[in-house]
Amino acid sequence: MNSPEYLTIGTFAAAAGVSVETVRFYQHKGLLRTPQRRYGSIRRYGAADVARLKFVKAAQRLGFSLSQVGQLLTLQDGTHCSEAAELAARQLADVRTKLADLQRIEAALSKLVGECRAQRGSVSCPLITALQGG
Amino acid sequence: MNSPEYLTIGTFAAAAGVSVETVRFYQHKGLLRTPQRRYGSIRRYGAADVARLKFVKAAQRLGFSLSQVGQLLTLQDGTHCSEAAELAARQLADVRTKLADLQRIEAALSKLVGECRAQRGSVSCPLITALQGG
DNA sequence: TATACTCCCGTAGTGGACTACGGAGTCAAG
DNA sequence: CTTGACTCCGTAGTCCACTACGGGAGTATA
Repeated sequence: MNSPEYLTIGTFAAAAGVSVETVRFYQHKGLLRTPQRRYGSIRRYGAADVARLKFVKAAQRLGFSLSQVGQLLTLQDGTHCSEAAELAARQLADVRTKLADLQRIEAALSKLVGECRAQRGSVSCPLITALQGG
Repeated sequence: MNSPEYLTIGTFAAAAGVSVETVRFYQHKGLLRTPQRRYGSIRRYGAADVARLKFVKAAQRLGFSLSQVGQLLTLQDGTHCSEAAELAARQLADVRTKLADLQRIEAALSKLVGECRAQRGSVSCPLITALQGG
């Protein structure tokens, strides 16, 4: 590709839908490169940078942490499918655990809210009673 | 009840399954009282304190934040069922939003992991390709 | 050229729920 | 009466992903 580097940090950030601060933060974390300065003293970014930043955001949307995203970036050439898949499988297991927790919470909470609605005017509150270990 | 206050902070914390630091943290946040010192200069805790601390932990298990727990504690006498139910309903809505997000993530991730498993030995990695916007 | 917008860079703050540390003081057992 | 565990208390650090700030330099527009 060898894309011409024409974007300033502001337009670069906007192109990927993040803020300038976020770009700098990712650079500091090592997720994005910090290009050399050319033309005066302003750094320029190209299409490859935009792609990389969008990759980061896409991975985040799948729930990967920034450190996991860092690992995925090193596997980006596509020749390490089994490593990438393993990472994703671990992440999937994590997600399923959280999902199960949340489902348990949802069930308990919706039951209690329902009971409270039915209980109008009664002496005790089902929710409070449940929290008191009743 | 007027329970005799016989527990030191260590036994009190243990009785509710939390650490001493956590008790102090909750006191600092106003979720738990800090009893007066008697017998020399060590504070003592009673059964009512244990019940309150267990209430906090039970509410947390339903996903309430500590500030929400604080509100619930003020409604603890059971005569404010509608307020408590409203709080819980808002929490339930939150939980359902997170649940939907997580389900979307779970679906996407398990699809990709499955594709990677099927793809063994192939040129490109479905996971990486997907993250690249392919 | 004047003005106003960006960029550069480092440091510090946010929020949530703790956890760790350090140097007293206190208490029960041996 | 000494040892050692426990308590007191405040402050600081942790994790995560940012967000904010500030002051000086570079650049684009009128």
